[in-house]
Amino acid sequence: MNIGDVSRQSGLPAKTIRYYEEIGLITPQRSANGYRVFREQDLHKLAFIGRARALGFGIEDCRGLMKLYEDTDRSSAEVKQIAEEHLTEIDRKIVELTGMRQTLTRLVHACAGDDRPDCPILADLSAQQAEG
Amino acid sequence: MNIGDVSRQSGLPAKTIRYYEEIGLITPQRSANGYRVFREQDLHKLAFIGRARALGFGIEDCRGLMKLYEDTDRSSAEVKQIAEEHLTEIDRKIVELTGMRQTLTRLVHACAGDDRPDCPILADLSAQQAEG
DNA sequence: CTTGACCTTACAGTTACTGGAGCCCTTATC
DNA sequence: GATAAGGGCTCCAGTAACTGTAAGGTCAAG
Repeated sequence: MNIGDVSRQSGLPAKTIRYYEEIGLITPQRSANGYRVFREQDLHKLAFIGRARALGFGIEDCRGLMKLYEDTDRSSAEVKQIAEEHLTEIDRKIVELTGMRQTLTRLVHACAGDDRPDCPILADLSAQQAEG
Repeated sequence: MNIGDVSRQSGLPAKTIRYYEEIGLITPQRSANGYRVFREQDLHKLAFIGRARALGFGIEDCRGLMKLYEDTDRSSAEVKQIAEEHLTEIDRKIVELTGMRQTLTRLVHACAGDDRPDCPILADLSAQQAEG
């Protein structure tokens, strides 16, 4: 199977698949003409990585999770720890973004959005006025 | 005022302030010994940028917002548009992260986290089983 | 005169790709 | 045999917004 087919089947861009090989996440074989040849295990790994990435895991987490997946002597505690740390990070980001959204929403609603220069958004950013 | 004082006063790392100069957001003067000399307007700009960044605006948005702030002929509509687009992006990210959190939370709860290898998290990532 | 805190520049590294240039392989068509 | 289309290949540069590090200049105190 060539990289184009794998790309269509996995939904990952060919460039990304080459990148994953470069950083050692997969090691497809090569045919005589130098083309990458992907086997079932490569497809499976790519699907695994794709799903982990979709859950927001970083590349190094993906590497760790794959290693654990392949290690039948693993403890589920190791896996859970990676997931919990990631979950904590996600929660942190949600809190951060929610705070931004709250302030921004208030400012956007306060702004007339017309052709006059008066703007509560700029006023807030320049913070010339007292706290509200 | 030297960069160290500005850093303490603005809460921005000195490195970041130098970076902001490099990309043209601020243009502090220089004293004879080559040190950067910051004036009131520089401090004000840095505070503006700091608050915009805290709301998640990208650097180019900050540049645009500062330009509008300094342009007394601006329309508030221009400012509002930048803010609304950013707000949309924030909402998109929150939705994405919330989806991740939901799935991850379910998986983490399903995982025993003990010394046995059985792990619903890995099972889900490898997707050998049917959808649940 | 040295120590320590401060400042300077320049360069590399971070994350996870993405884009582009320049070139090779294969197959079909003229 | 030439050529064009549609793959594939490598290598290099760029993205966002800094951050780290090295090597060195400046300044006040003791």
